[in-house]
Amino acid sequence: MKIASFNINGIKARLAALTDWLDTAQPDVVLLQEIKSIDEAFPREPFEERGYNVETHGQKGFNGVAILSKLPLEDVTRGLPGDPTDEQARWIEATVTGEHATLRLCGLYLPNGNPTPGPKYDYKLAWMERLKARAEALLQLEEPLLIAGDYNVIPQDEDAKRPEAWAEDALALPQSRAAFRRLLYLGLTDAFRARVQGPGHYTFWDYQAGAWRRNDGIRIDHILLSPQAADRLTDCQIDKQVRAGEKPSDHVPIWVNIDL
DNA sequence: ATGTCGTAACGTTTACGA
Repeated sequence: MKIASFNINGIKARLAALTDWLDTAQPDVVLLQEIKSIDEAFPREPFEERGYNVETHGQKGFNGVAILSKLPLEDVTRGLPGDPTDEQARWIEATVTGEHATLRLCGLYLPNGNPTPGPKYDYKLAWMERLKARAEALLQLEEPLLIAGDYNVIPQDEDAKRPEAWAEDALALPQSRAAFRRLLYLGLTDAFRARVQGPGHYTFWDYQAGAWRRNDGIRIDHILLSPQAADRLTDCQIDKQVRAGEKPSDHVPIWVNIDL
């Protein structure tokens, strides 16, 4: 089963780029971030035409996550537990069933956190604490689990072309990296790093300052797996070439193949 | 030094978030 994560930076602006990639990559499941749309305005038809079930969790203007799946989506839940006052649409869960196992999917758009210090960074760190609690609860089930999306965290210096440029940024500050490591310490595997080592692998290039042309990127979109999912991992790749397409998102898809 | 997008709205331009 091929499962991808893609921060599309606006579903309406990205319809052509997204459907082109779907037709080429043929993923079974896609976790989308930054749909920037309310649920009622999400263009479902292009995806339903291609055989995808669509579940959205959007809000007006910003944020928003969704799942496209060729398999039925069961037990869909919206919103990250732990703060009933949080109105930002950044978390969605669903279950898919393969031939040999079921998989719980979690799609996330983790807060950016800039500027630091300040309330936005406090919100990011608090959100990561809630994410850890949710991951902990799901890991206790000891079943295949995938938590993927735009984490807005550069895990290590090797995950940026110019780490010095990000040293004071919310995406790379020691507290952000420590919170990300605490997720891994729970027993989650960074799927990409289970398959590929070394620097030079990025999922985001800023629109500004010729970042793509200079390959000035960062690796911030991640797919984390429970032990039961990691045991079934057979591939993980970043579809870098998507960034060179027409009217691209500033992120590219990352995907895993899991033998379910 | 600057450079870009996508979205919303008191809209033909600005503000915000990234």
